[in-house]
Amino acid sequence: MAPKFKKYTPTRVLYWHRTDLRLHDSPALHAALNEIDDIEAFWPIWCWDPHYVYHARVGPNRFQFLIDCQNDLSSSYQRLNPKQKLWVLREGATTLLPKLMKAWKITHLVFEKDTDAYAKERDTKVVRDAEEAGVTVMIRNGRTLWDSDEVAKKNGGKPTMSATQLQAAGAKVGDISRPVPTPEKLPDPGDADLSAVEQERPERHPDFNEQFRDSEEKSYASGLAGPKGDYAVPTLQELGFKKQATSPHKGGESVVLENLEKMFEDEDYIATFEKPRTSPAAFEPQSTLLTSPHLHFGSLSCRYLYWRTEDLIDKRRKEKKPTSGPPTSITGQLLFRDMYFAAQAALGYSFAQTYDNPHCRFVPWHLPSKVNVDNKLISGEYEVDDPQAEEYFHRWRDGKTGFPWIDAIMRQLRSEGWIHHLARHSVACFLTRGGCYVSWERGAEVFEELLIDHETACNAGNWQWLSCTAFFAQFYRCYSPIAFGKKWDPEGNFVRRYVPELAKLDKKYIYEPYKAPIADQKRAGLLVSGGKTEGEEDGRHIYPKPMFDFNEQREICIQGLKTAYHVGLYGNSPAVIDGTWKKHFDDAAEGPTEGTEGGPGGSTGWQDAEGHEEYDPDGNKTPKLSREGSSKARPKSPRTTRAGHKREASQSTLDVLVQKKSSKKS
DNA sequence: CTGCCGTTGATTCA
DNA sequence: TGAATCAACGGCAG
Repeated sequence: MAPKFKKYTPTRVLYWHRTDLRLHDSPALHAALNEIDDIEAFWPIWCWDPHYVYHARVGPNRFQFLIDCQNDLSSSYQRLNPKQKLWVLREGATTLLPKLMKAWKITHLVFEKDTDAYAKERDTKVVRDAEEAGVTVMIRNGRTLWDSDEVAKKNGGKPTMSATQLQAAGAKVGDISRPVPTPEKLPDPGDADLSAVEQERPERHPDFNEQFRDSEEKSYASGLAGPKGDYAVPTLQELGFKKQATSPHKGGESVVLENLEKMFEDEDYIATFEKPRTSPAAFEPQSTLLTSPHLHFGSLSCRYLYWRTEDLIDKRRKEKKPTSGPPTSITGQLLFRDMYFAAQAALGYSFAQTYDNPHCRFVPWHLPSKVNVDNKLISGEYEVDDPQAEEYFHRWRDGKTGFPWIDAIMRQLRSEGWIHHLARHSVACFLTRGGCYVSWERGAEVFEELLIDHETACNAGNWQWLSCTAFFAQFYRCYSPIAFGKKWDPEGNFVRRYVPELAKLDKKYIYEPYKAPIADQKRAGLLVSGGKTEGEEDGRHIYPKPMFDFNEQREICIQGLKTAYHVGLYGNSPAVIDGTWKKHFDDAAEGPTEGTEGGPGGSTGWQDAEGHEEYDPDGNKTPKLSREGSSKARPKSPRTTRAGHKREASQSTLDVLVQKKSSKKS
């Protein structure tokens, strides 16, 4: 056979890092290094997107985690080729890349596919500009087990709403890819001359992260290549942050791979892992792998984790040793992650909100979403001004609810940027359908700011799940802020750790400090206060009484959800879009009322420190009405709270609907 | 249509 | 420790 002569056509490659701060199992990086011939110049770059710096909620802990990941990756590149690094540029890709591709004579642009709604828009523009400039664009899936767009397509273009659907659609897409090899060498960069590249000034407003900064963000001002002109990874200070990160969790591919190595030594733990059996109260060490932030930044490949786990389980099956499987196993967790990504890919922006989301139920929360301030969802007839619900929300956010289990979790979230999955369930249920009756979108915003592993698809999906607005519907299954904590941590060590003012309290009262007799409170250096939520008095640490009677709120929430389910509006219902949804709830409340429930009735067991029952001195003596037994609707009395606030009459329609589907049928 | 299941509730009772 | 109950949703298989 005659030798084939190949023409030498030098190529110059930009490898654009976004969701993939790693070298291992990166299909896009592998393609860039193996599918492009005659590479003359190669730059792995990061573009600091003003969207991320200003227009997304990113607290110091997540910023630091990202910076850690970037530094780790940059070092890895340097080890492969001392002339290399992660080239960090201070401008958004949509404006920078066209200029950069021209100045550096780029022939190939390569990146990992990102199906987030914002990223899709951004990438569409970048790809169009690149192709117009004659640059070859290569995109590879690497962030999820399957390409989320493909999964959505195989699911009929509809969002995957259950693990079954995801698995069925995924199977149609094909097998989950095996990891690709880690690169062992890297071409040199070319001459990185920016003299011809004029920098775009970023649009800074609104700056969601202003609260964290004590000075102007200095990264953009320092020029495209940073203060030293060396394309270095920025520091938190350079970004203007006053606060240092407080999270003990460190970012970086080498960190997570080393951690995994150690965790996989315990084969029993990995192979029999069942998420619902891991403790939300465990700390140092936590009960789970802590891979979520690494999956978010791409310092860990989900396929690498998937196949390492799957291979180990195969081996154990052959050895006839116990194993776990989806949905509770480690691989099951990754399948749920893909489910949320595919659902988001199908719905776009509306996935992360109620408004215009065809799969998210509409619930008239006492504190609605702030998102969409310009449309009628909340500006129409919605009673935005509910100071009590707003207070509940703030106290939840700040870890001062008076429920130690909730407060401990929220304080761990703020200081460490990570909380266990079941802890997320507990506080999310509490904020929404199982306590405060506040919109899940408010909670999601707090998580977005504080979590180091915040992933829009997973966060929005899980909040919808927990608020019973999508994915999950059993709203009568409600997490108790007392019983759930007790179940996992009867000693109260988790609470003692994160709510130090309760550290010395007897375990008998650790989840309900207001029940502790004065003498016990004094011994613990504690003052449970009905007024103040923090501070000290007579040398005793103040901890607040519960901000509401949980059982009473729980009933209000369940009735509210029942009503919302009956009314049956979704985020894209005309009445939600045009702001006339309230009429539907009023009509429902006036409808036929036979076959109804009585009020919650009975004692809630609420006691003050002296042991008096406050709400019903006789205990639960109100006879519970059976479904068949009551023939008349009993209008629910207006809500009264410990603080003595009375709900306005107009609100009461939101509280109750006493019509059952069964009665409608008959 | 029925019946069962759905990653992760709480309480009571045997 | 496990099962039944509470009051009862929606997806899915049959």
